Amino acid sequence: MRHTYREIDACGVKVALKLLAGKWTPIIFYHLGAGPLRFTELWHEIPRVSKKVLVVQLRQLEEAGLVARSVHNGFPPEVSYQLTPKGAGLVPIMQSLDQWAMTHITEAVHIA
Amino acid sequence: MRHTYREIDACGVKVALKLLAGKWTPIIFYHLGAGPLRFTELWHEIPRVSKKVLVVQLRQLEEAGLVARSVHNGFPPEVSYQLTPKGAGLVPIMQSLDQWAMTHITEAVHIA
DNA sequence: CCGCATCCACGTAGATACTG
DNA sequence: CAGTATCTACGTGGATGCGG
Repeated sequence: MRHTYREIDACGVKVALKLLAGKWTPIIFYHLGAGPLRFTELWHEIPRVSKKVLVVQLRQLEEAGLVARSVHNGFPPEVSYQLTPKGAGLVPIMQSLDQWAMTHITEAVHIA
Repeated sequence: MRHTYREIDACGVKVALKLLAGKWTPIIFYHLGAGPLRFTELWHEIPRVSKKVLVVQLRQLEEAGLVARSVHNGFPPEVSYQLTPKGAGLVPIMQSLDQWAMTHITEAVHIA
C-alpha cells in the first residue's frame, strides 16, 4: 500500500515531533516538569527568549493540550502554566532522548 | 546554576530532536529500519520528495553518524544507505513517540 | 543511477515598542 | 504582570535542470 503525502504528515511520530521540536519546547518542559510556574517566573528561567516568542510557544503547547493555562483575574494579572497528563507523558521520552544523546554524543551537555 | 544559551543548544534532548525532526527523517528511518536500500529504491518509497532534498537529508544523517552510505563504484553507480547502530538506537524512541501519539492523538495515522 | 546548482517559497524566531 | 503589534532575518524545504 502506498501512503499519500497527507497521511505521512499525519503519522503519529511526525505529529509528536512537530510538538516537541519547537526551539524552546524542551526547556519549557524541563521547567514545568518541576511544577506550575507563572509566566514571568518561567520567562526568567529561560535566558534569551523574548516574551512574544515564549507566549507563542506556550500557545501552541496549550492548543495541542500539552500545557494548561490558568488565569486568576485581578490586578496584577496572574497566569500560571503547568503540564497536562498528556504533556507529562512526553517527559520520559525526552529522558530517553537525553539518555541516547549521552551515550552517543559526547559533546552534548546534560541539562534536561 | 544558570545555563547559557550555548549550553541550552548543546542540551542532549535538543541535539537529538534536531536530528529527528527533519521533515523526512521519520519515514527515512521507517524504510531503512527494514534493511539497507539503494538511493533510488528509497526515493521511490517516499512520495513527493525531490531527489535533492532526499540527498540533503541523507547527508545530514550521515554526518551525524545515524546513517551509513556505501558506494560501490562502477557504471551504473550503486549507492546504498543503512542505519548505523547509533541511528538504530533511535528507533525504539520513535516507537515510543508513536505509542504516545496513538494514546493521545486519535486523528493521527499509524505508519511508522 | 546518483547527485549537484540555482533560484524560490514559507514558517519560525527575534527585536522592539506599546497596553489593559 | 502578562501579554499584543510590527517589522525583519534566517533556515529549511521545494522545483527544475544539468552532469559524471
